[in-house]
Amino acid sequence: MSDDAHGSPAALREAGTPRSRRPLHAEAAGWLRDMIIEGELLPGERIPEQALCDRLGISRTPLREALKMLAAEGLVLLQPNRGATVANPSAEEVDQTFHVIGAMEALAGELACHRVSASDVAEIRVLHYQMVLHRTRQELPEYFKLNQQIHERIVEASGNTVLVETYRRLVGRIRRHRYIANLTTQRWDQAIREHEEMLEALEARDGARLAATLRRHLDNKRTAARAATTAD
Amino acid sequence: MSDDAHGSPAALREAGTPRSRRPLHAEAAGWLRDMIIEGELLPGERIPEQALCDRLGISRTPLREALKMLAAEGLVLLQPNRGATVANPSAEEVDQTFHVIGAMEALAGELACHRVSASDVAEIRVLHYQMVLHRTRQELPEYFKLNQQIHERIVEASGNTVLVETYRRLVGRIRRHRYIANLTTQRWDQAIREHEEMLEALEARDGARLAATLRRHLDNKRTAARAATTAD
DNA sequence: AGATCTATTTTTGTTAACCATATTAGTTAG
DNA sequence: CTAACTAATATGGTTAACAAAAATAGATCT
Repeated sequence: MSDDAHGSPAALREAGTPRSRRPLHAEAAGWLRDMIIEGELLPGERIPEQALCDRLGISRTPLREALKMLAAEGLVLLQPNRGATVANPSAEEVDQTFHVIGAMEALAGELACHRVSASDVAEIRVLHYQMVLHRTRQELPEYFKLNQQIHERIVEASGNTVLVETYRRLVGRIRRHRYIANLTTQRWDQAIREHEEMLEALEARDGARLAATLRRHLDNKRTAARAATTAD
Repeated sequence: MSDDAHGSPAALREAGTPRSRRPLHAEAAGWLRDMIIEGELLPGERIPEQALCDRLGISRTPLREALKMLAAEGLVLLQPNRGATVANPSAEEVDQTFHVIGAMEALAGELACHRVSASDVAEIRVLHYQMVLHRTRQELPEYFKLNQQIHERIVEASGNTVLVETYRRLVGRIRRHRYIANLTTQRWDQAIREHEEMLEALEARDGARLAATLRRHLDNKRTAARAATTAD
């Protein structure tokens, strides 16, 4: 997710393009992932094969392979003889996902404290300051992006690739819900405070404290997300 | 994994079979999963498409779709233009997987203590006694199966389906390594003691203790697995 | 009108044939 | 023996076709 060499964004594909060395199904999976995350395909929406094939300029085979991959990732729901729909997790499922993510970030925090370099910490600190700046300017999208990056950096700092992979998979499923979790001002400020505590713990290499803080942070985020969604 | 309506086991597929209502690619994925777990396909081994198609009696399309799913699950490695191979995780990766599984079982333990019923606990206790029996009889395969079931039951008792799903995915990747983790007598006895402590904590509904015990248990299993594999 | 049954159309699941390209094996030349 | 070249093979991808299931529209009945 860090290197966004996403290739041609669907519509821009031309005939003469020297088909990239990456297989089409992988590329298609990437396009679909983006379309789902960007909200171009909404949760619960049906994904008609032929229409998507025309749109992406590919045939059914690689598209169906891509759908199978996304289904295994949990981003797409595949029902026999009824095609694919964008996954639409219930409030309960979102809640459960937050719990698991919390446990994974906690583990990541502990591991990170053992092996994170000073420069890594410094970089995360910079991201934090940028994030705070966007908060004072009330720039939610930019804030959200940096928020996400900070969490991802910490998980990456764990040095556990399996953890990183599993984390990304789950985060991708509830991106939308994480976004709307910080909509109220109180929650927003609280999130900032929690992030500051996370940074402190990381700089002190206090694994236990960082893990506890992350867990609490995620728990609050979960509650906020639940409140925001059930309120609608 | 609990309901094993696996259908026809590969070789037994006949022409006149009234094709099951489940799509072929799902079925094929199940067959391949079994073949990998049972050791019929060994780690690192290549998976030639055509040969497998003949063997399973299906065409390339559904098989390739199945391979994409297994790749997304991490059981199969897909290299562009070089086909599929059974995933062959490095010692490092196995280690990392154990860590993540440990964190997930710990979370499961905490959640389970809040909501597990007396009858669930009783059932797990029964499994435990059966397992001990197999240990005294030195029946490793049966012991292993029950061991696994106990862990899975605890995770299921968490009531968190996302956790269960993620757990199963990861466990599937290192089944083999978990098996060889209890090969020495000392480790075997230690594992039994740890299981007894787990049961005690669960019966007392002591979430923190159960989580800690599970984490320690998994950590020991990880170390044992590492020792067993590097010794070869 | 509203509900039910039926026929038509659409979509999905699957097979088969085909081609381009990348990989692997085999062979020959140096 | 190694290196370069060639042949055989396997993969990635497209298209056509078809059965079966589902969605839709249409007709019928109450």
